[in-house]
Amino acid sequence: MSFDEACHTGLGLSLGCRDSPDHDHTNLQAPPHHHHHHHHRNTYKNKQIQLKYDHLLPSLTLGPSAASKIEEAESTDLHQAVAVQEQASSPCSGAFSSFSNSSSFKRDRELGGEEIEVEVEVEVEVEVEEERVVNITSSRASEELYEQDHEDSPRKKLRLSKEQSATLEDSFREHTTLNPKQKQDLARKLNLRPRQVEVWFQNRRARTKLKQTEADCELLKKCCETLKEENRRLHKELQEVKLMKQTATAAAPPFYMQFPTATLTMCPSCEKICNGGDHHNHHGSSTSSFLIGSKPAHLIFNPFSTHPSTAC
DNA sequence: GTCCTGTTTCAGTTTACTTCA
DNA sequence: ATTGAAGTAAACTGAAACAGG
Repeated sequence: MSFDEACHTGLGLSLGCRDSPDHDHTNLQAPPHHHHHHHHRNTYKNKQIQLKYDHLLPSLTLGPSAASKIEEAESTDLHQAVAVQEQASSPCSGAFSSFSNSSSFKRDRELGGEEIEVEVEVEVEVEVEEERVVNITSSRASEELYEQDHEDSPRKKLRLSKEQSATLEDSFREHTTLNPKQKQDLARKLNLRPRQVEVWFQNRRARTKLKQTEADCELLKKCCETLKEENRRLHKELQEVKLMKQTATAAAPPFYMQFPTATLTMCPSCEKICNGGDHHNHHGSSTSSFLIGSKPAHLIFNPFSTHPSTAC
């Protein structure tokens, strides 16, 4: 990488800078329907409760441990397998009274509406040779009962399937943020909750940013190395020039060379050469200093001085 | 103009799960 | 086979910004 390449990359580590995300405030969602009977006035409380119950709605993808259990049970009876899945991952075992292959996913909270019955669909995913999805739909008598059943249950963590991840990645390549409509569509398509899609995009943006920051950091390191190398080269060049002047003007030195050359030093911050003994006062003296070159010397890193800018 | 509510995004953190020595 | 550390990713929290009533 050349110096120019390194330094003209348009690189900017504006970590504190917030992107200007295209806030799509045209909210296509219905106003948030509160699961709970109490209407929380506080936004955060609302959000917390929403999140709290998000993980309770079972749309779970099993990891290997549960999957193996299912595989085991699957050899005999699919329904047994589902029962195992319920035991393994769902806190609401026994809550399901019927099975269906319906792909319709209804969530009252996300979609709005004052439904009393909550249709819950559980997606069971087994990553053995081919993925198999079993959708379980159940009706519940009331939300209240639902909440009671799920109180204090630990949050379960799902693993997105390869297909789900791939679809999300594809979508992310198209646009890194989602408007509510896109979120809903994607959630419906993947049998996930919109909140899950939202979280996935948040985390994905964070990962992208982290990677970009790391890449920028590497680039900066390279740029720094290039600058150091350039600086070393310039210092060497300067020494050579000094030596040449010393020999060339030995016979008839001009006025400014009548200083003892050994005492001439260059201030790295103000690009002036001064008498070494007069180093800290040269700024006020027009006779003992002069400009050298056209390059601002403060741009030259001095490896021999930890604080070049403090030289004056 | 100010306040309130609701929504989104982000940074930072927690936690469930996986991998590997 | 087991176990614990490290890594990863999903989920959560709190704050800020913004829009609309």
